[in-house]
Amino acid sequence: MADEVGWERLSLAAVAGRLGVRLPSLYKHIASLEALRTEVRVLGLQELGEAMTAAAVGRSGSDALVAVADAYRGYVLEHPGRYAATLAAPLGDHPAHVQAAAAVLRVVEAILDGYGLAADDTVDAVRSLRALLHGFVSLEAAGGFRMPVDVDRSFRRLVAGFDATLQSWAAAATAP
Amino acid sequence: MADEVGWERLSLAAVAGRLGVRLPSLYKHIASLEALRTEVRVLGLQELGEAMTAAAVGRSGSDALVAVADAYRGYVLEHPGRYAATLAAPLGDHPAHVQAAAAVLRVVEAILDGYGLAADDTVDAVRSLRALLHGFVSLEAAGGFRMPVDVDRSFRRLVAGFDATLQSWAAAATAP
DNA sequence: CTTGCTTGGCTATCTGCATTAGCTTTAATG
DNA sequence: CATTAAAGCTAATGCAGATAGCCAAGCAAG
Repeated sequence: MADEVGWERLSLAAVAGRLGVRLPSLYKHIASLEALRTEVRVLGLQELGEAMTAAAVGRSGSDALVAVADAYRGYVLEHPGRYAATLAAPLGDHPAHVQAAAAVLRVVEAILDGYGLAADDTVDAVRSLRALLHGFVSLEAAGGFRMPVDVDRSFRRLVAGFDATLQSWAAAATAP
Repeated sequence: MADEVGWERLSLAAVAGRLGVRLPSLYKHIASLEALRTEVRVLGLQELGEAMTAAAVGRSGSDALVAVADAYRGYVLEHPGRYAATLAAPLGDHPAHVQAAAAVLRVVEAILDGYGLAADDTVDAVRSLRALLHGFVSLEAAGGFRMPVDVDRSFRRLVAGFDATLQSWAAAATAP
């Protein structure tokens, strides 16, 4: 439902209607709207992590970067509501949430490891990659790319450019 | 108020309370909550455009890119609610909204012009830059960068990397 | 069989917010 | 001084979330 009506418009009334049940009946299964939202948040983060992990296995370096970027974008385009959910709250409470977030971070770090970056560079690279992926994909999902120009191509070039940046960082690290 | 309580939590009840007035009295000044939100959206986009334009005057190339990127990030950190508002709806209706969005696009295109990109590259570059800026800044505003590492530095390096990417695109365009 | 418990629905009710209708006050204008 | 527009108010409606408490179906144990 989050994917269909949008994360912000997810309501218990709509869920109850969809299930052919009165609204209060839902409270036999969930504690509150906020609790339901938290579950969707966790689900989204877990699925996103799984998609990224699956894309990364058996690849390394630029290959892995491109594959994971595509998997990330693919998940968001397929499940925009669930993805929006993953960003809605700064975790901290739910253990499964924290765990799922750590899994995503692990994949990203594994990819970047393949570039042989200096320790100082890794955090910057993680932040940059997250920013890149999240920015592109959320603008795309929000309908921000109106020009009649191939969006796939723009994404590919953005990722390729970042790949080049990572390689230049790595080169600077090995031969300072 | 959007900046203080968050864009999602902006409510007429809160506005009325802040103004020391009963809720229905607001309808003498606005048509609805949605109308108020639209005004905040337009305001945010206008202010963002002004900040970017101001940063761009008198600069070009990498200088302009860095200055505008800093202005963008600065505006969002100062006015997170207003910035979130600018992204909430895909314009289309309000003329001032469309105009403000065009102004932002103009600044970005002016900067990229300075790099001497091929026509084909411009759209990709605009999209990439928007993705970069929006992604970094919205993750930062959402509290996504928890590591105890200088966020300013990460942002500077991300922008510098993109600057290098643009230069490589330009080089490929002039000498194919 | 029957007693009794769990499950999962229900109605009724309360709260908070957006909205509309209609009244009143204030102050500027003629 | 009368009129009128601006801007407040109360009252009432509708909807969403939440809570309390009731009820029927299914099933286990006696």
